[in-house]
Amino acid sequence: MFFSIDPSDGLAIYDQIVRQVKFAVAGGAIRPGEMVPSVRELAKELAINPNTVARAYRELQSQGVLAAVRGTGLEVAEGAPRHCRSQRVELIRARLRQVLCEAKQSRLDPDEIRRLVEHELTAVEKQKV
Amino acid sequence: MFFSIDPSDGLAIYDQIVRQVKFAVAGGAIRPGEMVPSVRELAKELAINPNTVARAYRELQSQGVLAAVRGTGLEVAEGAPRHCRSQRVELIRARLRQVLCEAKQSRLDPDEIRRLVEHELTAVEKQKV
Amino acid sequence: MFFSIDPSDGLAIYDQIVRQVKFAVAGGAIRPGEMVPSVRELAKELAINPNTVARAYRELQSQGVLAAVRGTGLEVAEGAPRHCRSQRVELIRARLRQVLCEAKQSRLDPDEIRRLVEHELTAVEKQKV
Amino acid sequence: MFFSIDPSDGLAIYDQIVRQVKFAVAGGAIRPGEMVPSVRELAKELAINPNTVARAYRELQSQGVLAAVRGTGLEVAEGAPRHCRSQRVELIRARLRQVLCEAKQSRLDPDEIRRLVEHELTAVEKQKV
DNA sequence: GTGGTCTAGACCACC
DNA sequence: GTGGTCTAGACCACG
Repeated sequence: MFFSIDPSDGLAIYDQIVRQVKFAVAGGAIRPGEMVPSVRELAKELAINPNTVARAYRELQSQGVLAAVRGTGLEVAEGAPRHCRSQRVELIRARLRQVLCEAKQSRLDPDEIRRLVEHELTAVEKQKV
Repeated sequence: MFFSIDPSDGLAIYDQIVRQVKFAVAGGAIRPGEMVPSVRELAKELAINPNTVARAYRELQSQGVLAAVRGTGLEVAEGAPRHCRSQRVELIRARLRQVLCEAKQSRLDPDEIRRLVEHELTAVEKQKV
Repeated sequence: MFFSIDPSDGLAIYDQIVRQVKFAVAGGAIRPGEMVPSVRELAKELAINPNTVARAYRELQSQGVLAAVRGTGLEVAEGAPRHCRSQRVELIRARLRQVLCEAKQSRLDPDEIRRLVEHELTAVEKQKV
Repeated sequence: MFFSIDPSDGLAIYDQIVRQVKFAVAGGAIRPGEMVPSVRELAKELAINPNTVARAYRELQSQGVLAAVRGTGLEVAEGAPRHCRSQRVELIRARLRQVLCEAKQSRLDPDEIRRLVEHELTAVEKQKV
């Protein structure tokens, strides 16, 4: 799978998983009816504890993104893509706002911020084409 | 003082204080030799526990940003502004990279990201002129 | 057959089957010597895994409600109706007590509980006449 | 506190706690602004693992029943009583319906069910006046 | 002291 | 094999 976690992100690991699953669903990388990796499988792949994955998946179930198929695993729920797409921008926006707010507090010039954004944007783009 | 904390920021409160003090020093809002608010004063103003402020100040002392003046309080250290200015961009850049990386993972179009940045930038600008 | 399962019941599926078979035997819907549906047949009808049905039947055999007829299937055992009738009220009573106990804890007025019971009773009656 | 759990209830322990807290809030036993027992305290009292209590409390937070007071504990949220009162009847009704449905399947006469309800109701009433 | 997160490993129900 | 629940115990941030 295409998930990756960064322990130094600041966000809790389970929350990183929640966000990434939502992004994957929003972007169509996983479609309704498709199964997500099993708890144990993903835990092994990310080298984290199964409970942490389970917690992320539980959260996603309670938000209606995933649905349990008894004894089989978890699949992407029917209306999830629409739901996730609408959340996607908000999830990004919230974190972006924090950073920009901080940038402003640090008295960085808006143009300097824009330059910074452009610089990082191209850096991130190249990162893995 | 011009500090403000956001409990839902994800960052620890003491860390928000550390960063804001650095930004204030970097931007010249507080100059070497000037005193920062006392632990109690700032704690009262931000409605948080004095221990949390104390911890932030301790951190800033150990980084050489603040210096204790016996019996008086804490002042901005001599070489602090230069030190903080050099950190400033990096602190922002690190968080910005995380967000942009996430935005990319969510398959948001770079142009859409730019639009988002512009939108939030103006929002933050207006926030408190 | 007249069995139906509710995945959100809280009770395990195999247990729901066990109880319903007992009720059917207690009520005379299935009589001693009659065959119950085959594991596969019932599993297909209820859209559940055959293992789950098998487990319920195993449980019923060990309690003497069903008896294996070699090469043919499972039939209702000889003394089963009497046995099941005596259990029937207790099975219901146990769960009823839980609910009423909870209702009391929630400070629902006894009369309101009675009204609730009546309401649900008529609702259940109409459900499938 | 007035919480008690029953391992043989069928419901998960954390769910029993969730329900009981809601009932306590709905009934006014705990009012907005009041603290619930700490995770460790309640865990000790109920002789269960703190994680199980924490999970229940987390669930209640995400439903807006409880709110965290940083470093202090969890308090009943502002609008919680109204919210819980409206849920209360539904929570009871759902379980009641299951039992009555089962009672009907077992071909118990409605009047016999009523007698059973009355009997258990008075039994529960006396239980602890 | 408080809750939050994570790890480790157990047992259960179901497929 | 799957997820769900629970236990046990660790570390962290905050008051």
